[in-house]
Amino acid sequence: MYDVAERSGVSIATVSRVYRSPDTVREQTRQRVLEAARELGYVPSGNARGLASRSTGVLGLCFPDYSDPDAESEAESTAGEDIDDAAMLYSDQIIRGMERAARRHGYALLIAASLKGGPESLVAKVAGRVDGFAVLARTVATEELEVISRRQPVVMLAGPRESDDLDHLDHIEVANADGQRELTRHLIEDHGLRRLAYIGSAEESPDVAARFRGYVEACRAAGLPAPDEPDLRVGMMTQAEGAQAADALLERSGPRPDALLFANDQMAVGALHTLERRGVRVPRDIAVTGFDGIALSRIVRPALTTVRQPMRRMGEEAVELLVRRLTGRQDSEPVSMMLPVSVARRSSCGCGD
Amino acid sequence: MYDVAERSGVSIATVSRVYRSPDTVREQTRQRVLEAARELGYVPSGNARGLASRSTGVLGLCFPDYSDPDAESEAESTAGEDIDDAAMLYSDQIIRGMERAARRHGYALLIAASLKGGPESLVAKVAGRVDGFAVLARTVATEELEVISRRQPVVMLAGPRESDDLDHLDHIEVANADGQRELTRHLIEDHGLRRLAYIGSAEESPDVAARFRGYVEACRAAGLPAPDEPDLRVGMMTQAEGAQAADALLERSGPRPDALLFANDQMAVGALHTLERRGVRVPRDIAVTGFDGIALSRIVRPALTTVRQPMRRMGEEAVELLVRRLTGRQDSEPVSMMLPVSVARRSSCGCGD
DNA sequence: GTGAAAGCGCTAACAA
DNA sequence: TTGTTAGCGCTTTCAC
Repeated sequence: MYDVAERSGVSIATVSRVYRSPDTVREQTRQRVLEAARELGYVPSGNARGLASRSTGVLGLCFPDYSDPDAESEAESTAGEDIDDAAMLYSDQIIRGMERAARRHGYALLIAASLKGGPESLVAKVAGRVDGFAVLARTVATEELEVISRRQPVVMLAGPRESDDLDHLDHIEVANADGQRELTRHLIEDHGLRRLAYIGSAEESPDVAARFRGYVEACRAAGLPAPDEPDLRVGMMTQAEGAQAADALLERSGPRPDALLFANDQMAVGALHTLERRGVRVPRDIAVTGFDGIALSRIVRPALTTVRQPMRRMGEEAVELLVRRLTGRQDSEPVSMMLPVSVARRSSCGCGD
Repeated sequence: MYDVAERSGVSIATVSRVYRSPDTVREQTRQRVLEAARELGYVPSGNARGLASRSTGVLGLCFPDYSDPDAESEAESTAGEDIDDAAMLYSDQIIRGMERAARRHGYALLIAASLKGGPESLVAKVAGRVDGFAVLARTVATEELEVISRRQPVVMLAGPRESDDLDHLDHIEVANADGQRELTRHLIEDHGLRRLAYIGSAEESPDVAARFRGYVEACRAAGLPAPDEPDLRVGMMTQAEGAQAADALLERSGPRPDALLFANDQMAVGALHTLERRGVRVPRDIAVTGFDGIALSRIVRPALTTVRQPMRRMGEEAVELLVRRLTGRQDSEPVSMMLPVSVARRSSCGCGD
C-alpha cells in the first residue's frame, strides 16, 4: 500500500479511500492509484483490513466430522458411478443454504469441520476470522461456545440449546418429535403395522432423543405399548451400525417386527443392505424408515420413507439471524425457532414410489 | 490479549505462546493464562494473527453465480418435496471436495460466489483473506486474476487457461471433448442414431467449445457430416432455454432429429419437460443427452444419459495443488491436469435404467 | 479532496 | 521458560 501510494504520488490514506469509498476521491487521482496498484500487483490485505476496521465481511459455519466412512468409501470405490453425490450429507445442505443467504447480504462463508481427533480448537480458529457464525449442535464444547458467544453472534443449529449457559444464543431446531410421531402414525394407521422396532443411538443427542419421544407418543396415541427405551441403541448411526442392528433385531427370539424405524437415514440404508442379503423383502416382509431425507435415501432401492429436514432453509435462517444481530441492536432477546419437517412417503414403508 | 497477560501476570508473548505452541510454556503458567482467558472471554483475533504471521490457514474458492432460476424455484416451490437437493450443482460438489481435502491439510475453506451484478471485486475480497484459492473459470476478469496470482497461488478450475497472461497458473480441467465424443459415438454406433442435433451456447466458454469439438469429431469418425456449428445456440444454458430449444428444434421443417445432444444437463432436463408436454416420447421417439452429471440428471424421468464430470475430485486436486505451492518452492513449473470423465448411460438414450 | 499519525491485536526475533 | 520490541498492512480521526 505504501508502494502504491508512493508510485501514484498520494498518501496511503488516499489509497485506502480508493478502495473503501471511491467516490470521495477525485476521479483523476483514483485512476492514478488504480493503475499503480495494477502495476505493482497490489491486493489489499483482508487481515489488515479486518484488524483495523474490526469486521471481516465473513460469516462462518462449524460442523462435526459427520462423514460416514461407509458412504465415503462407497462413493469412492465406485468412482464414476452414480452414488457419488449420494454421500451428500446434512452439512452440505446447510452450507448451501448459508452460502446463498450470505451472498445476498454481501458476506462470504467460511466453513470448517472439526477434524476427527482434532487437537486444537476449531471454533476458535473460525471465530477469530468471522463476524459471526453458526454451529451445528454438539460440534463444540459448551464452555468454549459460551466464551466466544460473549464476543460475537453465534447461532446454534439442530438440537436444543445444550445448556443453560447457552440460552442467550439464537437457536434453530427442527421439529424432530413431530416428524417421527407423524411417520410412526403413518406406519400404524395407514399401513396397519403393529410390531414396531425403534433403533436409536447410544449417545443421546437431543435431536435423537426428540425423535424417540415422537415415536413413543405415536405408539401411545395408537394404543400400542409405549416403550421406555429404543429396541436397540447403536454407537455411531452409520450404515455399518445400521446393518448390524438389522441383523441383531432379526435374530432376536420372538416374533419378527414388521417395521424397523431408524433414527437416521444412514442406518436405515445399511439395514436395507442387510435385509436384501438375508432375503427379507422390503416393504413386503418388513417396513423400514429413516430420518433426515438425505439424497441417498431417495436413491436406494426401495426408496426410503423418511422425515425430511429442511437443512437448506436452516442454513438460510441462520444467516438471517446472524445478519440481524450484526446490524441491529445486540440487546434483543434470543430467538429460538423450530422448523417444520415433512414425511416423505416412499417405497420402503409400502407406499408407491 | 494484554488484559489476559496482565490478569495472569505474564507477558503478551507468553499468552501468544499458549495458543501457538503450548508445549513451550510451563504447565502451570499455561493453566493460569487459559483461565484468565476464559474469565475475560478472550478469543484470539484471526485477523491480527494473519497479519502478523502472514498466513491465514484458509483456502478459498470463487465461483460464478451459476444458479439456475428454474432449478431454484422448482426446489423452493415444492418445498418438502424431493427435488430439493436436485438443485445441487457443480459448485456444491467442488466445495465438497475442497472442504474434505482442506480439512485433511488443516485448512478451512472460504467460499464466495460472485453476485449477479456484483459491483466490487469478489476475488480481491477472497484473495485478501486466504493463503491461496481456486477459481472456477470465467468467474473473474483475467486481468484481475493476473495481478492477484503474482502474490499467491491460484488454481484455475474447469476450462483451459483463459489467456496467455494466466499460463503460469496451475490448472485443472476435465476431458470435455473426450466425453462428448464418446457419448456421441455411443449414440451413433450403439443405438444407430443418425440425425443428431447439438445444442450449444451463445457465449462460447472453452468447455462448451471443447464439448462441441468432441461431438464433431465423433460425427466425422462415424462418417456423418461434421457440422461447423451447433444446430442451435442458447443464451444461458438453463432449463428454460433448454425447453425453448427443444421446441424450436421440433418445429423446424425437415425430418425430426432422432437425438438431441445438449451441452449441459440443465438444458436437457428442460427439454425433457417440453418433450413430455408435446407428447414426444423419450427415448422411443427421440434420444436426449446432457453433460455434467448433476444429481438432477439421475432423478428426472427418464433418467438422463450424460457425461459425468468428476467435480468433487477436481476440488480435491485443487487443494492438493494449492497446498503444494504453499509448502514447496514456488518456482516449480505450472501444473496442468486433465481429469477423465465417464459416460453415464441411462434411460434417455435408450439404455436400461 | 487529501495527508499525518495513531493504533487495531497479534507474531517473531532476540534477549534474558 | 519467559519478556521486550518491532513491526504486519490497513482504517480512522482530525487537520489542512
